[in-house]
Parts: sequence; structure tokens; C-alpha cells
Amino acid sequence: MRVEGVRGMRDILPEETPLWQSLEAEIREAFAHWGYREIRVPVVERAELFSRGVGEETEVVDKQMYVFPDRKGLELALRPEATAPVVRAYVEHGLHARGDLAKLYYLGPMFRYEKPQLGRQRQFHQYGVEAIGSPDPALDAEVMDLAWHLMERLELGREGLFLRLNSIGCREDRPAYREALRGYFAAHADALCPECQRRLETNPLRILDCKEEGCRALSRDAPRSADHLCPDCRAHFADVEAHLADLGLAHELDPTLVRGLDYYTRTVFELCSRDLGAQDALLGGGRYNGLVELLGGPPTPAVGFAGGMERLVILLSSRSGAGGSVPDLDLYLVPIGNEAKREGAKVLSALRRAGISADTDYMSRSLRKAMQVAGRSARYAAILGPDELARGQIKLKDLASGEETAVGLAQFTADPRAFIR
RNA sequence: GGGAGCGUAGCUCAGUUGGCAGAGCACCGCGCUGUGGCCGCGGCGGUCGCGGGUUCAAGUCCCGUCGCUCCUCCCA
Repeated sequence: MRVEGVRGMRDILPEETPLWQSLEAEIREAFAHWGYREIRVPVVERAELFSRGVGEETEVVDKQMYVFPDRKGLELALRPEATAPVVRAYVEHGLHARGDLAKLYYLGPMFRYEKPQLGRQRQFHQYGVEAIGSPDPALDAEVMDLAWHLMERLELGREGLFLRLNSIGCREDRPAYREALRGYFAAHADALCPECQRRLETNPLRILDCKEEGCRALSRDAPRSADHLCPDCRAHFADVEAHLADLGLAHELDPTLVRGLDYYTRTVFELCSRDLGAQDALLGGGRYNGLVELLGGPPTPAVGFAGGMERLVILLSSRSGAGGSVPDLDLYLVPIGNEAKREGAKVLSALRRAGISADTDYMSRSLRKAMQVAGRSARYAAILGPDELARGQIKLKDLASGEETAVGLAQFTADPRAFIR
């Protein structure tokens, strides 16, 4: 009986891992240049962290979260996003006590139960930053600048990218806006889906990103959040736009952009690619000035974003010139006969300890076949047989030039770097 | 959540009105006894995604199921 993998959770095979590794390295380096330090939080959290932090009514929590009781009945969840866990850790470890801006980044798997397709898995990988502790609109802009830079660094270029921006106001603005929405939608309640008729009471904001066609049609003419901002929020938004202009970052105002998570306040944004199909969002984020307090910390403003690794992998691997097999090994040992094989194992061990990547055949291949393997996987072949053993030598063959030289076995193992460049 | 398509060898895919499951690549061996890349010959390799049904006979037709992909939606 063959046991298969779980739907929506995929293996990243050795052919792909080099791309993932270089991507991770680029992300880490970019984040470090912007002053962020890595934080690693657990994959499993209490379910209530997300239902309270992200919002009970959000699609992510309500429909997509993996929730399960542990052996003592505690409700746990596989994290669907990392902002809430990072803020939890920030509060729990008193990072706010330093009275400074905490600039944190993370990288890792997230879990959402939804229909898998290209660029959307149930286990997927996100990278993201959280800057916790400042309300400065310049910081909003800096975070977006970092997002842009990351794409430039990956050579995804500006031409296929665009920045969507909106402000959804603060908690004080929300009631008025909510009432405006409620009033608007209530007048057309019979055209709403049953789900949204319920949302009319619980969370009218969510109606704006309902999937039903009827609700979407109504949403197009719904009141806009940007028209319901308090003076402070309006000023903040204007400052953010001014700073973006200073940094040379073009953006599109999108009044329907509300983002799927409840914790956002004021600034929300998405960085999208015109080269991806339906899953065009590369990264999204915004300000969340109420979350730290909501999770038990002092009132603390914050901004951040998160992006999907899978979508970057799609873009990067689809562009030409990706891949191409370069030999992984410095040297491939080809022994002839049992005695050579035993002696060869010692040689290999010495080479590896000297920092030379080396391997040999364990498949009982013929000499010819072993040479073939050497030819495609290494820069040098080392041939060790009865003749060489009798002379205390080993033959080194440069597989690119075909040039072959016999060297003393003892000298070679003592200082292999003198022979392998 | 709604709609459509596709699952055949490790990989890419053929498979006719239902009639002996194939090719290329990869892998292994040989030509070439201890030397890779080119070439030739041979070989290994299959629960035809899974489960039922129709039929003398199913990879092929029907139903279900699982998986993948695409559109829509959402978003990362």
C-alpha cells in the first residue's frame, strides 16, 4: 500500500532546492540591509491567537485555518500567517520594554486549507518583516521601499510590477465607515448572499471581498474607506504618499483594497506582478496599530508585509537561463578492484575533511560507467587501481581537458588542495 | 465557494470503431578486458491514479473517488 502526500502540500525536490536556497539568501540579505533581524516563531500556536488577532470573521481564520485539539484538549492551530505569532512573541518576551523600534523578519511555512493550484498550496512559504513601535509614515514608505528593492534584487524588474495602495483608517474611523457600509448594503440586502446577510451584522467590511457575483456587483459602488478617514489618518496617508514620491515609488490607489486580515489600520498595500495570472499578488501588508495592544501589550503602532516564496519561485524558474547543470563535485573517485575500493574510502574521507566535495560509486558500476558518472558530476576523476596502488600513486584526470597526471598517494591525501584547484 | 480539462514506464508523451500496452529520454550491460562526452546493439522498467459498472473482451465506454492543472474567486 502506497502512502501518498497530503493534498496541497508538496515536496521541494533537489533540482529545485538550489533556487529556494538562493532566494532565501537574497531575502535575508535584503532584510538585513534594511536593519531587520530574524525571529523564529513556532508553526503551532493557540487557535485563539489567530481568531482574536487576525479576526474571527476573516476568511483565513473562519474557513482556511487548520485547527485541532492537542491531547489535553487545548485548541491549537497551524499558523496561517506570522504577524500574530511575531507580535505574540514581541509581547511575551517584553521586546517593547526597550522602548525602541523592533525590526523583525521571518521566513517559513504557513498553512491554509484552500483549493490548491499553481502558486497556491495548503502549506506554503512566506517571508516577511514587522517593524513594531513607530507610527511614522516614513516607516510605512520604508517598508514598501524594501519590498520594491527585494524585487529589484531578484531582477524581477519594475516593468511587470505595480504597487496597490489604500488607507482603511483607524479604529476610530471604523464605526462610521462600517455604518456607511451597513446602510448601503442594507438597502440592497436581498441581493446579498446568505453569508453576507450575516456579515451585515457582524462585519460589513468583509462584504467588500465576498466571492459571490451579486455581492461583488454591489461592492463596486459601495462607500469608500478613503472618504471616511479622520483628519489624522488623512494626514498620515498623505505623508505616506509624499514619502513614496520622494523614494521614486510609483503606486496606484485602489479603494477596493481592504486586505483579508482584521488587524490592519491606515495603510494597506499589495505588490503585484503582471506576469502572474490570477495569483498576481507577490506580497501584501500594511499598518496594524492596534494588534500589539489587542494581544496584551501596550498600545504600540506597527507596519509590515508578507510575501509568498512559491510565487517568486514560479517567476524565477520561468525566466530563461534558469537551471543548467554545473558539476556539484570537485572530484569523483573511480576505484578498480576491492583493495582500491578500501584504500579509496580512506582517500575520500581525507579529501572531504580537507573541504573538497568528493564522492564515489556505490552501485558496482563498471569502470566505463563510473567514468561516465564522473564526467557529468565532477571536475576531476581520481582513478585508483592495482597499478596505482603498486606504485603508491593515484591518477588525477581533469575532466574538462582530459589531461591525466599520476600523483603520489601520500602527498595527495596530505594536501589535496595542492592538486585540486 | 463556482466552472472546465487532464492522470499510461523514473521523465516527456503516443495508443485507431473497445481486440496481445508502445516510443523517445534516463538507467544497466555489451561492442571497447584499466578510462567520460559521439555512435551502434541488447536489456531492465507498467497495480494504464484508485474503486466499482457495462462487455466474450476496457488504457479506451459509464459512475464514483483521489490527485494535478486552468478559469473564476481569494489572497502570499
